[in-house]
Amino acid sequence: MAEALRRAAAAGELGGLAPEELPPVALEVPRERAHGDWSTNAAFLAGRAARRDPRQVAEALLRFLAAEGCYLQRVEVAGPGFINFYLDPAWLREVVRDVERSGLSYGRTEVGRGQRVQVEFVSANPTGPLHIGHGRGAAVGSALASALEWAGYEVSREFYINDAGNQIARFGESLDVRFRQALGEKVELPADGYHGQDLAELMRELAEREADRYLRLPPAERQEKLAAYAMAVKLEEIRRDLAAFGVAFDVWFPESRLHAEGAIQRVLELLRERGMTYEQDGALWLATTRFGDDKDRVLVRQNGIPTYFAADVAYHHNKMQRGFHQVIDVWGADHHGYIPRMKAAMAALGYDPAALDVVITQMVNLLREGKPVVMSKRAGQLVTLAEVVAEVGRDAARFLFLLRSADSHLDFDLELAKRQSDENPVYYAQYAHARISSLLRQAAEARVLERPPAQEETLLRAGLAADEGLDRLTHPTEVELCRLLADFPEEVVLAAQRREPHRLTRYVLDVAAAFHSFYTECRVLGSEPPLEKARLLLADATRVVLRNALQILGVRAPERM
RNA sequence: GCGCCUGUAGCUCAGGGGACAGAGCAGCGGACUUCUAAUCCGUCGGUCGGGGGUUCGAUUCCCUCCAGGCGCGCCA
Repeated sequence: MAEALRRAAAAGELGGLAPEELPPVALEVPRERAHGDWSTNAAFLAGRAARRDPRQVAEALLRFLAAEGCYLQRVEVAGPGFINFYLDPAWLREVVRDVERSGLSYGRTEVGRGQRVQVEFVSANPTGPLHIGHGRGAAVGSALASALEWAGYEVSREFYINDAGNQIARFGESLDVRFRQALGEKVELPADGYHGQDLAELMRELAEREADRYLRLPPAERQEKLAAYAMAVKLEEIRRDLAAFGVAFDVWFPESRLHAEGAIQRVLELLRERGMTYEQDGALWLATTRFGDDKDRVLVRQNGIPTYFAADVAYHHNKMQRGFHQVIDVWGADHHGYIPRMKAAMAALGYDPAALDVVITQMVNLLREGKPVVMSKRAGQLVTLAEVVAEVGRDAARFLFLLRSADSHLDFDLELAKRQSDENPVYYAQYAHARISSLLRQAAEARVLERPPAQEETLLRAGLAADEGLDRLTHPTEVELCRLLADFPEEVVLAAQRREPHRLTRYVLDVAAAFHSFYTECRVLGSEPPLEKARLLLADATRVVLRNALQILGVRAPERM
């Protein structure tokens, strides 16, 4: 295309436009399939530079466009001057062969090769159960991490455990109150204490078992011990709930390690050496305003105790020291105000702030039959992730979390999530996979196939079918399905690089829809043998793509429903 | 007051400098003696929150206003 532009310019068709004035050629996939497989607005740009009518320019360009044959069926000028390219369906059918050959690895690319990326997500305080908002972060973080892996990045998934600092001291105080209450003392929780009933229950149990051992301790030590005990229990619950949600981490990083290893003091020293800190009102400040923050931030309080922020700076320094090229933090919307100071801290440490990418997941509104479910953190009444997963199932929960862009506030309706009906997109996608699996079983029963392929096989790789006769796939629904299957690797890369895992959820729904259409329009079993085999291969390739895409999303691909 | 996110069909949301703005659900009308009807096909439905600006072209970019959410601690 660029060549055509140059030739047209040389021939004087562009009003004497110099080569360096030629616009860059950008091909894009039009929104409307009828507008071709690829489209370019080069004629608009060239027309503007040369002050010619874009439509005429486009037609001139067409004359200079070498019909280099390569899988292009036709090229035409449309509308006010778009040039649309139509691919030869033969090219699209090749994708079936691709998928069948690659199988489990179809969709994997190496665009991220050599890049180490860390994704930190959930990082809930180990002081209570995960709630629904953590669930969204868990789904988004884990799907993003998987997409990055598929795109060839070397990925590490990390959970940061806030097991130190002021809040843990307060946690210990609340636990102590609960402990003593369990022993019959008349003491009250502080208003800003930890009101969760789970903690009261935990302390009741502990009091029954080991009242004496803890009571002998001085209060400060007892609070510390209680906090450590409760955190260990809560963290194990968190780990278990996440596992049940299909989320696993490579690294669980405790904040206390930073304190124990003196990492905070070291990073403060480093910042001081770099001239980024100053003292005022008896506190140590980091000059984050130099890097675009609203105000400078305190690192060490008047009382000599470092802030949470100081620990976080040390933590991010630690991440970068581990050699990650890119660090991605997935945070809830209530932490968005924290981004500028964290980026500023990166800059103050001498790192490129762009090495830190923060993905914000917006609030989740929990609904039941369209009505908000009342949640009060104060009263310790909140719907936990475990409860949601138990009620609606892991697949439905993950799918619904990943259906919307992370930027968008999410309404999560419990009734809708577990309803097995048209209103619930989860089953639509899974059903397509189950339907194909069933089709393959039927094919085996009808002796068209020797046996159905195992989930991790493909027909071609297992030698159950040859890749001949693909040119028989000519029905519009067949061609459309091929087109979608061909998009998969790029969709994965886009989901990874734009940090938008929800793209893949949409993609899965598109593929499922295209398959259902194809299945309705095109009879597979019982058509003439070459066509029958070709359609089985197409169905099988679809199965593989659905399976791979769902795997990235952490949603199961059932063989029966 | 300042900052971030959002405002698109009755509902829930995609999309995004271009060609008539898309999907699901809901509504209406069709399709099962044959591979799963948890499906498919058709149809109804929108001045893309309001107003300015930039552009050949804005729903998309900029400004401003309005509305909702979330933040703005020497809490974490």
